Amino acid sequence: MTDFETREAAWIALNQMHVRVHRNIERALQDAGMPRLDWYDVLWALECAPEGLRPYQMQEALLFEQSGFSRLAMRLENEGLIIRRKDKTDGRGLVLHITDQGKALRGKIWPVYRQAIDQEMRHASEQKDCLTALLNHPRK
Amino acid sequence: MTDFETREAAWIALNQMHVRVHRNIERALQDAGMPRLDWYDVLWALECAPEGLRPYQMQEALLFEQSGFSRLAMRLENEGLIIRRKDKTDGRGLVLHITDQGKALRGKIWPVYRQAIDQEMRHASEQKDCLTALLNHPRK
DNA sequence: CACATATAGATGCATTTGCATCTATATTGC
DNA sequence: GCAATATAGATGCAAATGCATCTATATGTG
Repeated sequence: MTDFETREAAWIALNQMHVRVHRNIERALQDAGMPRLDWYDVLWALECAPEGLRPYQMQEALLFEQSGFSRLAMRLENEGLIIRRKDKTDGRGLVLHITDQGKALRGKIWPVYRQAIDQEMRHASEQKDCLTALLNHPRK
Repeated sequence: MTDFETREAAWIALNQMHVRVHRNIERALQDAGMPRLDWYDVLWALECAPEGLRPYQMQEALLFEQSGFSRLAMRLENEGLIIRRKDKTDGRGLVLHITDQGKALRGKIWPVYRQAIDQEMRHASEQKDCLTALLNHPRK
């Protein structure tokens, strides 16, 4: 197997694994009446940062697109889960903070999410062969 | 590290790797004036199946949602890249075939796609630690 | 200070998604 | 053969995405 073939196989495996796991986790959350995964990521990041976070920081950390995140933050604020304050030291920007309601929701999501991760990743690891090949492959 | 923590770390790594690689590959294709990745997958699957394929088969193989694939197939037909024929043995269904134009386009996409896979997966393998942990973890 | 450029975030628009539902044909059990 | 159920695929609708663009503030240079 050439280096390229190894990488290609890993790319295919990466996609399949991701689609399957992601879809199943999203469905588990939804079946439990919970919001989507990206909501969780934002809430958790903010709960870990009591001083708040700037949108552009979260975009980088969580790999969101700028416009997508802008609207996501708006939705979360509309639901009362976060607050967007003007940044005092940078008039262009905002600082996001989680609300008590946001914390409460995150706490409710976690057990469901945790259980789904555990279950789906266990299945996923059963199809690991292609990725293993990549990961064990010596890199030039 | 507990089993769960290992799986959680792998889930996070899986997501990050997937978003980064997927986004970069899509951009490489787009910058080269090529269509989106899902088009390629369909064209390639059909090129490998001269007798054609039923939509429901492709949905399973490529992990598409039913409605999403239905519309994707329509777009591809509108572009002249595939043909949807009625299945003679099953009045409910279709058989999809690739056209010469479809084959030509797939052939044009491949070098760009190949190059992008090679480059992005090489980078990706540099951040493999969390996934490695999962994959090397003995499974109960 | 004034002007050019860079950065943070919002928004309009076209496209795509996901879900639920709909139609048509197949299959199963009586 | 006929009713009940299952399966293939299409479609309406609300929501989400990506892209380009817009506004406002910051920063850097003369």
